[in-house]
Amino acid sequence: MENKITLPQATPTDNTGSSIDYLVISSPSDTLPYQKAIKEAPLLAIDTETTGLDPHRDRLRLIQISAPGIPVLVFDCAVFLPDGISCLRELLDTPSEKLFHNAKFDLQFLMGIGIECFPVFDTMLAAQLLRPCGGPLRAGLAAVADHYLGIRMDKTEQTGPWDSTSLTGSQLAYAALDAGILLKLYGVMKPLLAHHGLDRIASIEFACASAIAHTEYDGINLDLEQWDSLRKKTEKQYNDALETLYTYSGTPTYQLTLWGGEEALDVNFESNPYVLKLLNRYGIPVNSTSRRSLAPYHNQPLVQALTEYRRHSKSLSSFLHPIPAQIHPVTGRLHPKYMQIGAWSGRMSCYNPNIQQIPREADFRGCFTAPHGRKLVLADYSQIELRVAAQISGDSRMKSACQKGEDLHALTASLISNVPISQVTKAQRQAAKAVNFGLIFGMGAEGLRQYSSQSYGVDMTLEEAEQFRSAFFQNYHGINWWHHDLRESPPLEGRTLTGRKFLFSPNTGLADLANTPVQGTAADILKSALGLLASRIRESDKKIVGIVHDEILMEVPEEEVDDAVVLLKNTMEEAARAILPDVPCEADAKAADSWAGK
DNA sequence: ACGTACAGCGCG
DNA sequence: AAAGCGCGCTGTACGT
Repeated sequence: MENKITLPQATPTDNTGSSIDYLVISSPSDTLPYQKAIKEAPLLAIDTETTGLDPHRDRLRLIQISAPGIPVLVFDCAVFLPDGISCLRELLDTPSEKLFHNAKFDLQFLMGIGIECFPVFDTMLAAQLLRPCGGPLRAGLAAVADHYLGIRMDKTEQTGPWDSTSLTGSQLAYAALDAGILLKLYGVMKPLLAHHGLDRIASIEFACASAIAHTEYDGINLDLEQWDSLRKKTEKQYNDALETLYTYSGTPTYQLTLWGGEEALDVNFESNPYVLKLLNRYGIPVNSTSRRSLAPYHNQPLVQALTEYRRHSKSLSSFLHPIPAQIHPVTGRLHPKYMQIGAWSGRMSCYNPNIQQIPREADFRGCFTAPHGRKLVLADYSQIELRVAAQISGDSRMKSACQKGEDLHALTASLISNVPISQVTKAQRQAAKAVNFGLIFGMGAEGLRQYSSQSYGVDMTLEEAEQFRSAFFQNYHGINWWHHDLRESPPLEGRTLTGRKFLFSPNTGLADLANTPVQGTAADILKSALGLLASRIRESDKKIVGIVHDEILMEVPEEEVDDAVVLLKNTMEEAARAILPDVPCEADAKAADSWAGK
């Protein structure tokens, strides 16, 4: 039996295509009249309703498939599956574009029943690319349908318990409506992306969505025993550091709380007001307790003790204590979530847990291991932001250094210290690293001095910083002009090399103007690599298990590890070549048993 | 009691 | 006047 739902309209005068037909599918035979239309359709809109948000614990309830010219097919999973799975797979195994809103979500539930969908078009990502305004993202289907179609979707009517066995007619109708609306959205958004020069970055993002969906679904293995022994070791070091601090503060007096615990009233090293008072009492005249203001006093024993305490406190409270609780009860692995367009620049962000901020020390990363019979493959781009900056600024010295495969940090060291590149010392190269990253993005001399001391352990005087700064800009003319132009006529719009768009407010500073397109282009390159990689490991047992801005972690069967190293390196370098025409960008890839690289 | 802001710090 | 940028997580401070 065929059903009809009327589309809500913000503009009642527009009646074209204002109703959507749908049909509930309970068995493969129900699909017979529509098989030809679906297999030959140039695009299919797909939406799902599930009993929850976790693809490893919750179930698919409905799968809605909409193609132009036929009713929306609403598959009732409770009766259609599992017998109908091969029918469904056949219907979706076509070259047509698969249209979703937040594809990642639906793809994960579909991969749970063994179905892959590609290529993807994602109206949520499209909306985010079209409105690069920052601020809170209103990219839900209702908001997007309202904005691009003038359709007010009534959210209150369609929400219901998707876990009950029988579904109401209203639930089915609104489920169908979502898929139908997707088709209409495509008609508006596809040309709009092209009109704004966003089609290249859109296809990068869409291909990447599938890679991210798999990465989240597959998760990453954590060696809990190793993690726990690191926790114990760190707790011991934490307590030692605490005891040392007590020799300055005196031991705390405790008060019993109402809940039976006890808390220190007078001593709390997590309290910045308290720590500030303590520092001042010991003659350290800072007005903030930050690492930056403490840096000049790093020889003071109290400052050393405090720094040591903070290091261990951070390790325990941010990583060692909370992360074991995040291991998934079904898979036994961690499943970090990725926000694909998580940062304003176009970078991804990561949470629950944020695997992108796990400390670099081998103690920590060594706990992320390959399970038995498998290996990790690690690869990262070397100096990608510097190379992107060379491409975007057009600086000829920097570009030719990249082409000749020279070490950019050593080159800068030789230029600012006026020594031959072969005689650059380790310390000079380290200082140049700070100079490169700081000055390319518009840092002043004082900023450079503090930054290089804080981030690279390189102390320089203000005069030396001034000298480095002027020597740097005298040698890299292209960077100088690039900054000069941005300062003289600050643009209101910026683009990455693939067309990703930024809107700047009129008072945006040089740092943002220069940094955003560089950081964004580096993100475009990594996302492009991820999309390519996902298509090349489809139907294999190779997995992408971690993504860290300029780095990709894979987990593969032991016997495929050599192939995987080559595949990952080549794919990443190919992605970079396609986006950076003048600047080669190498990816270092290697096999390992853990993320520590050994 | 609760939510939000902020400082501080981990990563790139 | 001077300023690198982008994130997420933690505990404390502070608002209601």
